[in-house]
Amino acid sequence: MSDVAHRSGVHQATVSRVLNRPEVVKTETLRRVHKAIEELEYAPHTGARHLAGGRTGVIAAFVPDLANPFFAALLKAIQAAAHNMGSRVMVADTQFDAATEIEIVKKFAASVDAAVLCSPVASTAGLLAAAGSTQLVFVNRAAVRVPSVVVDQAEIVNLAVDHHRQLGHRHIAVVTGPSSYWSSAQRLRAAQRLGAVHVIDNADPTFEGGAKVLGSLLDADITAVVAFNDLMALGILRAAVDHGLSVPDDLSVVGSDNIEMAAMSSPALTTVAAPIDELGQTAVSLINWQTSAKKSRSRVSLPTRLIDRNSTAPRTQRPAQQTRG
Amino acid sequence: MSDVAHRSGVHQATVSRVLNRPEVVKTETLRRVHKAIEELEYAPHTGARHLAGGRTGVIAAFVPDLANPFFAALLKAIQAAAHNMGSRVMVADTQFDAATEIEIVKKFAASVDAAVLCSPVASTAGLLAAAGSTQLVFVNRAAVRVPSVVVDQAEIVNLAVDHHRQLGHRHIAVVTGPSSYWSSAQRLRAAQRLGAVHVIDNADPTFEGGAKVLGSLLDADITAVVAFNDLMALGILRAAVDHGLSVPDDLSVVGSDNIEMAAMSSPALTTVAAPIDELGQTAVSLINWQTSAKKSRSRVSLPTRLIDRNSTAPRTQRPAQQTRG
DNA sequence: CTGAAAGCGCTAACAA
DNA sequence: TTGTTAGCGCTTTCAG
Repeated sequence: MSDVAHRSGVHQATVSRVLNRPEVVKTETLRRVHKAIEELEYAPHTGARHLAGGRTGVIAAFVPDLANPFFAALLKAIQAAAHNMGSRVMVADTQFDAATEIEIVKKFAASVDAAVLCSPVASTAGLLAAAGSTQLVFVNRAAVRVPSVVVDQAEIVNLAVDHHRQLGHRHIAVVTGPSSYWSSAQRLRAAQRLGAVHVIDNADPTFEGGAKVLGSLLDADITAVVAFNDLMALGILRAAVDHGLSVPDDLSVVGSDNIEMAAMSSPALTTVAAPIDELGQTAVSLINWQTSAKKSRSRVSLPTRLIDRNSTAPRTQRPAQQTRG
Repeated sequence: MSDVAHRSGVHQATVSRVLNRPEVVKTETLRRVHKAIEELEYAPHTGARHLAGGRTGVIAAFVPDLANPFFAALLKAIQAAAHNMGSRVMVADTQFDAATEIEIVKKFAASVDAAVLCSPVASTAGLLAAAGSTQLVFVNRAAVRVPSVVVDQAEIVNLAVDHHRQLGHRHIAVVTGPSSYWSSAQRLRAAQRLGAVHVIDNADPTFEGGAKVLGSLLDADITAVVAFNDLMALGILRAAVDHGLSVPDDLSVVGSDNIEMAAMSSPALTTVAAPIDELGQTAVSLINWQTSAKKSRSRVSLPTRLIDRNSTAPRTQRPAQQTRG
């Protein structure tokens, strides 16, 4: 940095200002310094900057499972958004475990500017305590004291159930994930508010979990099901086919998330798409980059849309109103 | 740190030694210092440590595409291995692009202890130059000047082609990915060495790419194909089904990577499994943690195995020797 | 608007 | 085996 200072004929402190608060530097000086920076290919030392109290230029992204395609896509979006803001991102896997979440937040908090927690399960108080003065942002879980982006879970349930009803289905089930998830609770409430739908809660939100749910579906004479996510939907779909059922004729399945795999299965999976890229971008934008800036809206709910890849009326009954063949 | 020093009645420098070179400190002192560390819940400041020339405790992991399930799984493995070594990991997406790779390596190099590059496409020289004094490790690409872990590509081709031949297939195609990939070149050579197999090179290694390949397959009267990876295999499989073919009766498909999705498709996909966790672990273990340590073996090749989920002989011909129904 | 000077918390010679 | 002493490269008051 002092090299740059010499070359542009200013004091080292001025170079620092050019980098951190360009608005207080005369335009002419700004130009000269920038020129020197370029000629010398100077790049600030992140460790020193951190030590002296500045930004680290790093944000943390914590996801329950990196191998889960939904979270992989989310991480990709977060990474891209952070890159645009000039930040690097550190990742860690929390394994859907509250204790691990706390431990990891503690471990990373001191060395990052902010942490984005995706679908956290630990208590807000515990997380906040572990974070100390490091900023937190939640994705897919609402909280009063932490800025958050969520996907409207009630809308997911409504869209999916409506879809089924319009096709003429009358025996519809909504399956939720583990009760520790915020989204499970939301879906449960939405389903109950809707009435006249069968609810299966606390299911394992995986491919295998989906397969395990089929029995209960059959027992309850269900003709249409709203799965907790695409992985589970695919599991249900596969188990149904293995069981000799025809999908969607005997059992209509709607997933959620619109992971790539949903379009690849056959039959392709109808799903309620979450705007994953937007989720990631919003999460990053919720970070208070200027320590003292007024908080931006700290609670964003993103809309979803249904992607219909595969629709039929229930077998024994013609639909009252059919949207498409 | 000086608090800890006071509390344990030693000099601050000794605390530093306890943390960095415990072997030169008297056991009794070690104990006292550790006790103080715990009581004070002291945690070293990573920025300061970095500034003073020590480890950063961070490694970088660069993958072509975070949303690709193979790389997501690989990243998960790398993250887990790094976590075990007490390191955190920074990620970035290189988008299979040489220029982006160089740019990202430049951006991260100064702030990490080492960088693990997965399936890099940029030149070794360029990468090395961008990395400066930062250590590099390659995954899925061999290089003379850079420690690397690879999956044995020739073995993949051999296993898959053998599998098809044993089932009685005689019109076998091997499809490779973009020619900029090290693995594509390896597979090409392996296929040529094998002889009597049809080669389709430089295909798009995605689901859509697989679909596009079907035409060439049909034109060449192929009954069995070895795809570049599972995504492509799934694409071929799907296109074949859409085209009215029966899989595997009309067209037998083998993929590679054994991503989760391979087991979920129907029919399930036979694939050559790469030991992803081991890949990640090995990559991390290849990092020279002690600056001056003698290099460990710097070129590791990992074996693969075929996972048979779905086999049949070609339609018009009974197999000479059939391994299973 | 810019220069001067004081650390941030740690590692690494060097001395004892 | 431990204490002493310099910085590492930057941000930030405080003057001017």
